[in-house]
Parts: sequence; C-alpha cells; structure tokens
Amino acid sequence: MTKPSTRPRPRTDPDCGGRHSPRERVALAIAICERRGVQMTELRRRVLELLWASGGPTSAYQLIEALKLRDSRPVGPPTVYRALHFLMAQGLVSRIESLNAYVPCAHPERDHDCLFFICGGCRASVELEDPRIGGLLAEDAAVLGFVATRRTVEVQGMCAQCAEAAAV
Amino acid sequence: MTKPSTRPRPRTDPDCGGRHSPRERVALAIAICERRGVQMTELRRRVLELLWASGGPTSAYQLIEALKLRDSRPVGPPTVYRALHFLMAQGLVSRIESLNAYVPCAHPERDHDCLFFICGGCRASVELEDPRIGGLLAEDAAVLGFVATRRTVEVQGMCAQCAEAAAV
DNA sequence: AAACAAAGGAAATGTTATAACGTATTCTTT
DNA sequence: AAAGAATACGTTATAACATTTCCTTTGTTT
Repeated sequence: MTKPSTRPRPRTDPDCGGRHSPRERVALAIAICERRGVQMTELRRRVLELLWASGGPTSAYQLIEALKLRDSRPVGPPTVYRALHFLMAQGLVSRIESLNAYVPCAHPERDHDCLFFICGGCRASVELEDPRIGGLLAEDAAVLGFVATRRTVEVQGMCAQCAEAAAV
Repeated sequence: MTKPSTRPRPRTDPDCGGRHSPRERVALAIAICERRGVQMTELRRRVLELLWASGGPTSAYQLIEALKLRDSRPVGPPTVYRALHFLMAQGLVSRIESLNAYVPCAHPERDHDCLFFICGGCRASVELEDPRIGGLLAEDAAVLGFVATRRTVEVQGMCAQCAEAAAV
C-alpha cells in the first residue's frame, strides 16, 4: 500500500519498461481467462483491480477491508482467498511468502518466473524476470531428481531510495 | 516431521555428503555461540535439538507441543519464537517461508545461502548450496541499487521418491 | 423440469506470530 | 559481596493469516 511514485521502477522488461496501466492489465487478464475458458467473475476481477490499484504487496485482509468499503456488504475471508487462489492458478497474481501478501503479475501472458525484491523501508516490491535463475534451479532440481512445480525467490533488503534516505 | 530415512539425501557438500549427526551439529552450534560471546541457553539448545531430531520442517507450535511433552510445564509462543529468532540470527536455523516452518542449518560454520527443495508429498526439505544463484541475485540487486539483507529461495515440488511413488 | 457443477456467502475454527508487561538470571562494575 | 545494567524468559492477551464446513445461488446440461 505504497504510493506508486515512491516505488523503484527499474526497466524490468525491454518492452514495457516496468510500467503498466492497471486498466489495461485487467483487460488483458479478462482476455486470457476468456481464451482459456475459465470464468473471470466480478469478484475475481474486483480483487485483481484492487491489487493493481494498491501499488504494493497487499494482504488478504486488506483486500477484505477494501471490498467492504466499496460494497458496504461484508466479504468473508474464504471468499477473498478463493478469488486469490483462482488468480494465482491463472498466473495473474503472485503470493509473496515472506510478507503473506499478494501482488498482481505484470506479465501473465508470459510463463514467467517471478523474482521479488522487497524493500523493508517502504514495503514496496519490485518484480523482476531473470531466466538464468530459473535455469540454475532447474539444473539443481535435476541433480536431485526433484520435480519442481513452483518457485519462490524473494530478496529482502532496501531499495535505492530508502537506503539513501536512511544514510542521511 | 518425517522419518529421516525417507528423506532425499543428495550430496550437497563435498565434505559431508549431506549427512549430519544431530548431536555433533548441536555441539558445533554451542561452540559457535561460545566463540561469538552469545548465550546458548538451555531453552535455545533444546529448541535446536528438537529441530535436529524432527527430521523435517517444523512449525513453532509443533515445537511448543514437543517442549510441553518433555517439560510438563507449558511454554508460551513468545518464548519459542524468541529462541527461533536467536537461532536464526546466529545462522543456526532457517525459516522456510512457504511452509511457515523452521529447519536447522547444516553448515552454520559457513556463511551460506540456503536454497530449499520442498517436497509436497513427504513434506521433507532438502537444503542445497549453490553460490551461483546468490551471485545472480546480487547482480540483479546491483542493477536496481537494491541493498539485499536476506534471500529466500524455495522450490516446491516432489522429491524423486515421492514422484516415483505417485507414478505407480 | 431435474440433475449437475461452479461460485460464492456465512459462521466457526484453526494456525501463525507479536505486543505488552513483569520477573528472573547473568554479567559487570565498584 | 552489593548495586546496577543487560539479557533472557514467563504470562496473558491479541493480532494477523488461512481453512473447514455447510448452505445458497446461479448457470448449464440432459
């Protein structure tokens, strides 16, 4: 829940420069679901919109609060968790394990290996793609005979702006 | 909480072959604490022993139960969490974020980057060291101007044995 | 219409972690 | 040894995160 303007914005992607329009990303998600024959219901879409609007890692209970504000009718935890599970299964949302929080995926159209840099100062996260890491992990998994289904790669620390601010 | 005999045991280390005697590892931990001038108290040692005895990722509340069994006197959550925080700060224990569980570190004497393979079948985890991954993460962090303090690299999936069992 | 499957609402509960406070122990200094 | 500081631990309560269970609604298939 950080202001977008204060988040680090590296060029994570040659095409987009790391910047995305929430509205356009949601439209893309809807198109993807349609193509796959799965239902992007209103609830699921609203949760995804809230994640895009939030500007940072967002907890399930923050989403519950946000939905309550807009609807007046309260929404229970299972409802939100079901929506999050669906969105994660479709690759539209990632869970950041070390924060118990959720972020929208910038590039659901690609089969991506998310890599998160999480700032302890401003609580923002940056999603990066580095296929070399997936390659190494696949290599190590092969040595073990391990069949990988999901990867969690998270780096905790401080973003450039917060580190600079702390050094003053 | 898995039988050690069923856990995959790759040669994660040229010296030890991935096998460790809990008793000897605890003795090493005690020696490390002494050298550093920090206190390996009875509680902290007992928590570390339980983690080594468990044979797999263990939750804080499982530790609370185990301590209760041995002591009859109940131990509260903050007590166990404090011990875990201390052990993690000393590099003697790692937290597996995707399981909310804790494992003892095989090689506290080295400044290691833990990399976990977590089997969804038997709930076991294998700790590996792959310095190349740390190198790539450091490289990516440098591009962002990000100051990294901690890394979480976890691969979920199935170990060779469970995958074989599932294929039958 | 009947049967079925998918999605969501609601209440309760389970699980993980910390806050806030006090007490005990240990280490250092005198 | 006594005083004082620092560290560790005990206790209660509560915060934060997630799931189970059961039921209702909705849309589709036959």
